[in-house]
Amino acid sequence: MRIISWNINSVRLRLASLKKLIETVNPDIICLQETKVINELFPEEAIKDMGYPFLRFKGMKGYNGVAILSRIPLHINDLSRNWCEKEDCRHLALQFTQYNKTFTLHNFYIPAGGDEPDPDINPKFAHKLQFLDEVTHWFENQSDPYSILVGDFNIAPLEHDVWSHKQLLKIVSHTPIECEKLIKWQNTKFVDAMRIIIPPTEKLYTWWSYRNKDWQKSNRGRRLDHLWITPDLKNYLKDISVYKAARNWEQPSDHVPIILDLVDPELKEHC
DNA sequence: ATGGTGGGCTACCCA
Repeated sequence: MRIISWNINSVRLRLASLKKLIETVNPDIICLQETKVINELFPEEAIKDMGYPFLRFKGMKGYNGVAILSRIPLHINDLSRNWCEKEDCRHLALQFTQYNKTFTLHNFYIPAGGDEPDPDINPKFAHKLQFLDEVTHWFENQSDPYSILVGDFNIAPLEHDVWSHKQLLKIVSHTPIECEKLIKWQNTKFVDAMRIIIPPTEKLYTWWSYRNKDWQKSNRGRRLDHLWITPDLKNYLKDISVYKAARNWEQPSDHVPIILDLVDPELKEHC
């Protein structure tokens, strides 16, 4: 089973890129963030035609928005909710059956938090911190053993998740307070699947700013996108990859897709 | 120290 997470930065503008991604990477489930479209205008039929008949989306005008596109049938329950008393379309959660197990999948778009890393003067940063506190508290009371949590978290928590740990310590996305809160959330029940496959000593980015003239040459990236799994899924983890090629496509998103490959451990042993 | 780009669509928006 292959699951992708991608901040697509407008699903309508990048439908052709989505199609290309599907053709080259062939995922079973795609989690999108920043779809930037209201539900009435979501390109549902076009995506069904790409081979994803089971889909769920939650969008608002111009900002945010999340979607899950699937080849695997989805259970009818909807576990997603609003956070910080805002209906701002940052979370989708659902279940499906695979390997005779019930899987729970969460897709998050965490608030970016603005530029000033002080919650007393920057309400966007205060919102980001409150969002992290709320989700942490909520996940403390969850117990689904086969859970996957993906998305654009807008936080690069480890030293080698950014191009310069020292230069980014006061830059929102890598400040100690948000990194600590992200790790605390993760520790409620998840492990960082990307860092199981790619060791924390290695630089790893999923986002490169539009503002760099040559993103590859300067390579000032950050790992803002994440794939977490519950410990019971560690035996299912086959591979992780970051699809950097998409950053060079025409009209690229500033984020690239990240890929999670899981396999039934019982079948794994026979390989 | 500053500004750089891009998506939304006309907002001293958002990232």
